[in-house]
Amino acid sequence: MDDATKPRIDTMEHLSEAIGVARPTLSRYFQDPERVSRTSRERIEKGLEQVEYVPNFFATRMNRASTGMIGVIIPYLNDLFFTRLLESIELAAMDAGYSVLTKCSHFDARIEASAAETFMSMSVDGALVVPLGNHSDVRAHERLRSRLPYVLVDSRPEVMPDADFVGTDHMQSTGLITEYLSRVGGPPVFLAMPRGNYNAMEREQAYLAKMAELDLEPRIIGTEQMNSAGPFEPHGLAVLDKEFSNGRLINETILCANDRVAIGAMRAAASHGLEPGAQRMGGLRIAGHDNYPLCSFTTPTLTTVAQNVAAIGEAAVTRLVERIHAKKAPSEQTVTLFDGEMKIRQSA
Amino acid sequence: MDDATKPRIDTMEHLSEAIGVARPTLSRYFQDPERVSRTSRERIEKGLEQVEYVPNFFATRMNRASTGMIGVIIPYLNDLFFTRLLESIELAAMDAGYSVLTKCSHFDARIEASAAETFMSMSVDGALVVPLGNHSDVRAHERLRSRLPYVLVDSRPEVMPDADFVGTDHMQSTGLITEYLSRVGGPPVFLAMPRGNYNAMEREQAYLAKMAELDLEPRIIGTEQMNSAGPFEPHGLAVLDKEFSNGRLINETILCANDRVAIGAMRAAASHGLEPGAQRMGGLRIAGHDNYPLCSFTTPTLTTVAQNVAAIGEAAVTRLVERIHAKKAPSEQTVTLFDGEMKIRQSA
DNA sequence: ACGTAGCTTGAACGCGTGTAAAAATGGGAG
DNA sequence: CTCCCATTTTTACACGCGTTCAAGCTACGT
Repeated sequence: MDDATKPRIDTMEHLSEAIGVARPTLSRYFQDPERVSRTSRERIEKGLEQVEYVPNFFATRMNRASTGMIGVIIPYLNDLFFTRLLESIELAAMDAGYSVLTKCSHFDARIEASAAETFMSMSVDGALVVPLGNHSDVRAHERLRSRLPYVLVDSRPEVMPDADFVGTDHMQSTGLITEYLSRVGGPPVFLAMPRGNYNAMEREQAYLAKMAELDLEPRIIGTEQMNSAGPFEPHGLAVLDKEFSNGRLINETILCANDRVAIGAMRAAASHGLEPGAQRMGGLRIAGHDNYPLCSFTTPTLTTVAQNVAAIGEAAVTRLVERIHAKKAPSEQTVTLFDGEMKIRQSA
Repeated sequence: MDDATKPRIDTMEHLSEAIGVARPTLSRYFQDPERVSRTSRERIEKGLEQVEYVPNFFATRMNRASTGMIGVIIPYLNDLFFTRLLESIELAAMDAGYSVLTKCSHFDARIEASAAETFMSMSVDGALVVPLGNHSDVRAHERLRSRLPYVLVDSRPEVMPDADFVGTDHMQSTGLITEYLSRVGGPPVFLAMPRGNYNAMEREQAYLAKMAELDLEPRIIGTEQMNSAGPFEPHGLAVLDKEFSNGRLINETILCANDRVAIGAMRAAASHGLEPGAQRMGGLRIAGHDNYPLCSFTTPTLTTVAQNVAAIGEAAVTRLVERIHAKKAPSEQTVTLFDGEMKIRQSA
């Protein structure tokens, strides 16, 4: 390789000697090539091809007002909902000229707190936070929030009611599918999910509210086995396997708290020889929430409500950038909720 | 909150004045509390509770030998295989005392190259790279590799034959399932996947090799529609839907290049009223590769070969850390391959 | 030839912390 | 009370680059 033989230069000082351009000029060039004259620019670019040089990230950020980075904290990565959210956040951030730093809390409040610490220590320009469930270290969040622009995403702790938030309107989305299920078949039973975050509770309450509105008798199952914050699919499978084994719920409509629970539920159904949605109206029916990317590939395909993930990520970044720019005047709280959209498929 | 009223201190200098301890002592304390006497430590800790102070990350890394960070580059995030890999990498790195920085290339070689640039600029102690497919910017990779400890993971470009690598032995894993399928039922047809990375080719070749060894006629399908590097599931669905619609492959054994393709394939089967694996031997059978987390929840459950993701992530970190510690003496190349393990389920 | 605008240059300081070396401090053993 | 060792303090420099400022250069128009 030609590159391997290029002399390596470690500082702008040496680079300036090597290509005969003053250091301040180089500094301006690296911040924005347009800030130097065309002749200088060409000279620098020609010079850079001859040597191996990369500006020192730490030194450059040290003395700058903005680091151009935003931090994102999410509970875990093993969920396609979060990965899609991250993707839309990252793309929106790139468009806005920011790079993103992602930290997972791995279900551990201490890791979450240390991620917040890291972000403060790196003076990121702002933070997007998907908080853990009840176990979150509220103090750490408050510190982060008091120090820099901060927007909550997806999951909203009731202990931070005055922070900016962007997410789905679960009252609407869960209400929508509850109503659909009630209208087209029997009144749905709600299969709760482990309390990984605050959405679990919100959806449960949205279900209760809608059932009350429709004057139907609500039934919630799966709340006993929820101690473990384990994966969702085994939870759905375990709960329904037990029910089906005892001959219960075999002809009911089951609304799962999310699609991953529903995928477990469908496995339980299949293993008992049941076919959700096989009878047009009536019989066993299963529905979920989120529009998990695999919903349209399951057997049967899964009826669900879609969260507008792309819009959520984009709005979160937009809001955060607003806050970053308006840092002086602490603006009013903004809560942005997106509607869910029915995705009617085979299972219900 | 009490925290909000704490006076905020921005530099160690001021902190040292505030709690009456010399700055170098504070510096040592923050690097390792054990490096100062017990009396100083208690004094500092008591002081820190009274004020709000976070050391400046950039300043601390400026003239330190090690930054304590390792960089990870992966093609994209919307795949549970990568998220599991990332998780095991992150946990192993934490154990080894490193923090990880993840960058996604989003299928774009320029983003991948700029991620490499960022890592060099941040002087990460080492880099773990899952390269993009043929489109990767080899020069960028070579630059990164010549600058710092570098280990390839999961996908191995033939253009970098002398770099460290950790991944699955596809010859073994794909051979294993090919043999199983041939033994228990008819000789498998191979459903190729979009060439997102080099594993696509490796598995295809492993299939061909094993079929030759077994003296069976190989058949590969799905190679025409592979122009788009789109998601795997729609690819599997489209290819098989077309075949089934024409009455072909209805009684064949189909080995999919990975589980996501297989999930698409199973959808195609279901939509044509076919039940993979329903007849014990013979009839339509579908198998995959990877042991994607959802394999045991599909209908029917999916027979596959498991990649030892946890071991791969751990070994990659271990190897990288070795290289970091032995930086002076550029050690020999190490290639670590893990075996796949059969997961026999319902579909084949 | 002269003045002016637009860049670049050189020099110097600052960012917040690591680190080294010398001087000072404190506590315990004799 | 003195001496010694372990820490801490003081002091100073280093890290690589952002930024400012006055001085120098170039090209242009007249």
